[in-house]
Amino acid sequence: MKKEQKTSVLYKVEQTIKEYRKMSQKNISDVVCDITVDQCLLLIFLNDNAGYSQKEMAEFLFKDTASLTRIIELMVKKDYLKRNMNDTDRRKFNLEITAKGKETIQLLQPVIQGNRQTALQGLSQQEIGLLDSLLSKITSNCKETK
Amino acid sequence: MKKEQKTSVLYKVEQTIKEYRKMSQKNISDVVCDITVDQCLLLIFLNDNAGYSQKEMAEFLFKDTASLTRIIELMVKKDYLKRNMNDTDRRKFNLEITAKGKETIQLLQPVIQGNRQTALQGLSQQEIGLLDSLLSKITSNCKETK
DNA sequence: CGAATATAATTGATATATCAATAAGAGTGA
DNA sequence: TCACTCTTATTGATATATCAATTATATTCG
Repeated sequence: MKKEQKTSVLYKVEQTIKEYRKMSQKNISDVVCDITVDQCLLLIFLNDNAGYSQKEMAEFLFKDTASLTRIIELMVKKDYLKRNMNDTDRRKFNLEITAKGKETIQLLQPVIQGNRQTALQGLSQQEIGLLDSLLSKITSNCKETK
Repeated sequence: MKKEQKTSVLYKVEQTIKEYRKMSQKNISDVVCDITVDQCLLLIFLNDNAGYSQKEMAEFLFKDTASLTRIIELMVKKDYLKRNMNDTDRRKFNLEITAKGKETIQLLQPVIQGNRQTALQGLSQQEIGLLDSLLSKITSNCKETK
């Protein structure tokens, strides 16, 4: 493989997130069999943050509103979430976490914590901060030219 | 949003790659209308590296063999690639880039270069090296626990 | 050689990503 | 109030991700 490609750090960003997601999914599946990484993140997001519209949630989670609609749909089917009407704006829904959803959060929260710790093992706080700022720089470079 | 989540650098890795892919797709589509980022990467990979099996290519490109099969299938349909029999191992194919594929590479190579430059603008070689090594560390942390 | 095993690629099923189009409701101004 | 515009969410179409199962071919070993 050509050196230039092999060493493009953007390849490595892609590789990193894929490995992280793979590990995460595996550890999640060991505890809760019918939930995906993305569903899990949504569940935890909802638990920590109430009152956002789907559009806002999509932004926080870096997802398209279309994707989020479908993720929610599946989670409603699997009885993790419930849609309630929003009285002040009937285009929106209030998402409610079901009892099953809440139990699941209890099971998964430590798994997520563990995944993050595992992934970042051996990196100092300073290194993590640096990584964060370099990635932010790349992100804003990409956004500018859009 | 809870501080802990907002600041997890792993979120940022995900955000970064998504923004990069979005920008890349936009710039690619401006030049060649019917090709995706992944198809483009495969095309350029094949141009630079001949003789790998699909399994090997999948590893280089961080893809599943199933995904790669489907990407190739679409590219054959769109006349970017051609499958030829491999005489020594009939399970494998030799992928050949068509004339259309070769023209397309000429058009896209500078776009890809430009995308990378744009994304990494303002980062020193040293910073890029650091980013690379931090990501490598995370990747190997994730692989270990699998 | 021939049976068992291993490997390469494909296929099926389901989830997510992305863009475009649409539907339904909210807001605004004449 | 009503027409126009904007926003939110959904839906459709297509591409990719992932896992499991399958097919076809290679390899290995008795």
